[in-house]
Order: sequence, then structure tokens, then C-alpha cells
Amino acid sequence: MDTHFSNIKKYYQNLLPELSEEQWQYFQQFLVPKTIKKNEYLVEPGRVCKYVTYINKGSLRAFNITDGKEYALSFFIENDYASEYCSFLTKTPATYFIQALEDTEVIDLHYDDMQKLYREIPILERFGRYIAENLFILLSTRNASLLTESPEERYLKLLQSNQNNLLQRVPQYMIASYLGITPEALSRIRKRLSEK
Amino acid sequence: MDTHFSNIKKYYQNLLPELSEEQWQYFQQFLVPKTIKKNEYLVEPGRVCKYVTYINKGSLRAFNITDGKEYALSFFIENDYASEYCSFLTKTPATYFIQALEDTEVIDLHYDDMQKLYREIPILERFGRYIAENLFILLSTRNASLLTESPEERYLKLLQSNQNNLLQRVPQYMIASYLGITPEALSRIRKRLSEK
DNA sequence: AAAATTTATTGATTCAAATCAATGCACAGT
DNA sequence: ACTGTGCATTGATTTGAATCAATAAATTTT
Repeated sequence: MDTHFSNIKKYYQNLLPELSEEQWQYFQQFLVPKTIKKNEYLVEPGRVCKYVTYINKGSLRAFNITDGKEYALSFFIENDYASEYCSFLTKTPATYFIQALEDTEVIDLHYDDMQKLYREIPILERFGRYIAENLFILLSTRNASLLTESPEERYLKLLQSNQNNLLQRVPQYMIASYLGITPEALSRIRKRLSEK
Repeated sequence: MDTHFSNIKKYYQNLLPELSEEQWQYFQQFLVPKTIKKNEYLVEPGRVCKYVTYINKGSLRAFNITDGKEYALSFFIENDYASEYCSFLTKTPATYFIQALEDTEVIDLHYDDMQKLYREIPILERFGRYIAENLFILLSTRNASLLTESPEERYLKLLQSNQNNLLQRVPQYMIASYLGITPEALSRIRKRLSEK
């Protein structure tokens, strides 16, 4: 089996056991593997994001720049789908960057192919639904957290969950901006916590 | 035609023109109209949210209480779907309240019926996908706003959009908590703006 | 219409994080 | 090994919003 596709195949089979081998083979034609070098962009503001991009290996971050300051919106790691999904869905220009944090192997699926596949393999609608539902769940949590928790609480929760060693793989200033604070503020929070 | 269902039917037909009249009739059986009196709860933390609830007339707000303080997560108005959708999707206990801001006419659809309908009328999967996608888009915007904008900017944007006169229908202290600030802070922002 | 309750405004003070600035540290390239 | 660049820490100061407290205005109840 093509090693490029073994992870993504597992991903689909897990979410969608109904998908037959023939359907998968058909689907696979539309998947385009590529690599993104460290610091290169998968998505840039102003351009419509035309792909959903499965991550085989590596990591990316989504961020925007407002008044010269960077704000990390999310991170993506192995087995995630990275996309400026709002732009993708509405065909409007992306509002943020998605950038590789390291050399990253991904698999693209084009918007038009995805729509075509929805028509041809209706069960994939369910897949699209799961994707959107999961993204919604993720964002809901983050939203409640930004609204009701202090930066310190947010940091502690991130520490606890620490998905795929994100904290070890991502520079601290990006974590800070993900938490909605400055690098200095995060440094002080860490100091405060270590003194306890 | 039953007046209860004319709005929701339009809603579905708009989003899903493929849906036949027979399919609609079948679907309609599972819709349960009810009314919620002002200040009553549609959803309460700790209980699993088993319905998605279409709003025919009226409004609701989602909020949680942390350290005795209320935080408004979102508002729902006519032609919205109100639900603690994370709880609904994952069958886990709701984490916040949804409360009627006025006497409100709604139409419930039960989780089990929805799953059943997905199997029986596959095209409805697409509907579920649209719902989740739209919720995701809404939350993305809010998220970026909470992360990158000042309270004053957030208030100005809310003023500009002012969906369905939300600002006229909702007390100021709830708007404040939606913006992530105290009522006092919002009062001062308004004063500052009016002095310009 | 009066009373009671809820909501909004204003002022004084406190507090947490941003900002500004300097230094220290670590790793990458030469 | 040396140099440069990017990242993290620490300190001093400023700033914007929270908090506490009092009053005023608006709504609801009786």
C-alpha cells in the first residue's frame, strides 16, 4: 500500500466504517500528497483556501497579524485536518496564515473534488458533517475558555491536555499568543507556578 | 398549512432544495412545537441536551456561570437553531444554560429522531453538515474577535452588525458579558463613544 | 400611582497584564 | 570557537478593565 495514504485511510475507516474498499480507492485518486518546508505557508490571508489538508507528519500553526502583533488561532498536528475552513466553505479570502512549524508532509483535497465526492459517494456527506462538528466542538471549548478563564487557568489546562507534546514542539511566544497574552506575561505565569 | 411549520419549512427548503414534499412531510412528523416562557431554561448544565431547537419567534441566550459571574456565550433569535450542540453531539452533560429572554415559540427535534432521519433520508446528512459548518463559521469569527480585538472594537462591530436588533432586545449587562467585560466597562465605553 | 426590583451610570481604588527596555541564553551559521 | 539571530527572562512603568460602592434610572409588581 502506498505509505502516503495509510494514515489517512485509517482516519477515514475509523470515522466511516461504512466506506467500502472500492469507494476508498475511488476517493484516493483525489488525494494529493505534498510537503511543506518549515516556515512556508499553506494558507495566506487574501487568497481563498481551496483545500482541506490532512497532516501525515509535522505541524502547523494558524495565526493572524493585527496591528503588527501575531495571534495564534490554533495549532495542527499529525492526523489533524488543517484548513482555513471558513474561507474554504464560503469561498471568501482567508483571514489568517497557516504556516509549517517544521517540515511537514500533508495530503491535499481540493474543494471541487470534495463537492464532487459528496455527490458521488453520499456517505461522505457524513464525513463532512463529522469534520465540521468536531471543529465546532474544538472551537466551543476554546471560546468558553477565552471568555471565562484567566490566562493562568488557560495555561494550566493546556499543560494538562498537552496534545502531542505541543508545548515541547512550539516556541513559548506562540503558546503565549494562543493564550491571548504576551510572551512576557506567560513567562511570569510560569515563574509564579514554579515557585509554588 | 400548519402555521407552526411554515418558517422552518422555508428554512429547510432554502438550504436543501433537493428535499421533496413527501420527504418533508415525513420529516415534519418528528418536529415538536412548544413554547418557553420568559426566563425558563431550554438547557441546563449537567443534563444532556437531547434536542436541536428551531426558533419560530422570540429569543434566547446561552450563558454559563463561573465564580458567580455570568458569561454570555451567544444569543439566539428567530430562524436560528438553539442548542447546546456540543452536549447534543457528544451526549455529554451540557456546560451552560440556554434561557428564554422572552416568551418564545420553538420547534424541537430529538437526537434519536435526527439520527434516524439521517439514515432514512441521506440527503439530510447534508443539512446536518450545513448546520455544523455554519455554527463553526460563527464561532470562528467570535473567536478571532475575542483574541485580537479590544472590548471597544468588539462593541463597535456588534453595533454595526446588530443582527435582528439584538442590542434593543437584550439588556446591556448581557451584552457586556457577551463582549467579555463588566457592565460598568461597557457603560464607560458607550460614554466615551458618545462624547466623540 | 406607589413600591419594589432590576438595570445602568458614575466615581474611587485596585489589580493584572501590556508595554518599554535591558539582559541573558541557546542554537545555527560561518 | 566566534558571531549573530531569535527566544526567554526580568525589571520598571503605564494602562485598561475589574472591583467596590453609591446613586440614578427604568421596569415590574402590587
